[in-house]
Amino acid sequence: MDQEINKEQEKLKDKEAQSTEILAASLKLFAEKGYFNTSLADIADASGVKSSAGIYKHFKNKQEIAQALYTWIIDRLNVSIDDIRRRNRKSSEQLREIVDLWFRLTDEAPDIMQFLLVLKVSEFLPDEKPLMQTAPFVKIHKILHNGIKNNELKAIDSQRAYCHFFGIIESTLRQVLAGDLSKKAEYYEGDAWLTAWATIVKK
Amino acid sequence: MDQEINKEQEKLKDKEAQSTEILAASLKLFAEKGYFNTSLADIADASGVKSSAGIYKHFKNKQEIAQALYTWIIDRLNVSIDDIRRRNRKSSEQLREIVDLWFRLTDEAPDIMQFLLVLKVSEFLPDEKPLMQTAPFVKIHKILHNGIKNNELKAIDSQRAYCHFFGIIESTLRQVLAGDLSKKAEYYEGDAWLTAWATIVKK
DNA sequence: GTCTATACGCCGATAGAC
DNA sequence: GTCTATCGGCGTATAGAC
Repeated sequence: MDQEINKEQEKLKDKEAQSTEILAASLKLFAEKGYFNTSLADIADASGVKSSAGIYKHFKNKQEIAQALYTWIIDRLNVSIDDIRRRNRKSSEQLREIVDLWFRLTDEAPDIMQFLLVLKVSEFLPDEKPLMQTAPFVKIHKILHNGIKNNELKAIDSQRAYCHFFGIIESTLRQVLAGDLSKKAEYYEGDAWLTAWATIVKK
Repeated sequence: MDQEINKEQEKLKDKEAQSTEILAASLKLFAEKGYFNTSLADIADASGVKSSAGIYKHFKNKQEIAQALYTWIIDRLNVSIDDIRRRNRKSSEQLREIVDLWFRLTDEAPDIMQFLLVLKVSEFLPDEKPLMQTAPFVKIHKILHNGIKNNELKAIDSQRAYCHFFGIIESTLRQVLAGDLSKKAEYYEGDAWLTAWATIVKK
């Protein structure tokens, strides 16, 4: 009987492993070619599923795959942001760590960053919250807001602070992702941080 | 005979006027819903062409419409940039005018700016040059490069100068286009310019 | 030469066979 | 319960009627 249970668990594990495969393959393909240029056949091929029909064992349709990816990425960011806020008090430290996370993700998981910075999610997930209204980004605004309130940052609204600070960071990362900047993101991090920080710090 | 010629010319004009209608409608729809969510039927409806078949009198396929739009926008920018470079000597003046153009376009022709800043052109025009390699953007890099050479700007590479300077500008405009910043672009221009300029000016 | 009617291909989705 | 074979719909593109 124990064996039966183990068998069951293994099957479940296999099934979940395959779902993960499908998500991983989809992430890669969406990042490379975009959502609409990626067919279920492409995803099946890339994830080792025999045919496009096999996908439907795991997801009810193509959009649900994108949804699962989106919420997975957002949740992951959210956890990281919570962790960063817990471990650091000052806005400067929190922002420094967020920047570090952004640059590390760009080098280590460029597909995720492509999803966040380049893909236009609302085109294929019209019912999902826009990125800027999701939990992690709301929290980033909160960090900026707090920094402004306690005089660590310049007295501007947090929206504009976001544009100035993250404009520089995101623009740099977009160009790395596009190959317009040839070195790894890491190479540009220090410079980008210093410049971005200077735009919002209270002097 | 003169009348005949006039008739011919009028016909041509009508035909060209309708092509323009199609392009205008396409620009609007692509900016709103994206290229893949826009069908030829949508374009026909929005441009007063009776049916999707009528489009083929003017363009050989959907992609050619997008191509025509893209080159039209790039050409228009190119002319403006040339004009700006002709009328101004200093990098600071040239950049100031480019920023002004960017902000004015965002308020007056948001669809064009959406096309430039938000749409991922390579997804539906895989054979076109990426934006950063088109004439107007190469010229912008030249402006930055010159500014660095003659010590008006900080001694960094023009790629990074672009990210820092235009990162702020473009991020602000993206948020205006998305509705995350509630006022007209114009409202944010002065602040964005000052902050962006401070990131690259030699102090 | 213009529009209607239709063909064709692709892809997402299903149903039925093994 | 897994895969193959197929369906149906949409959207691009054409061909034929007027």
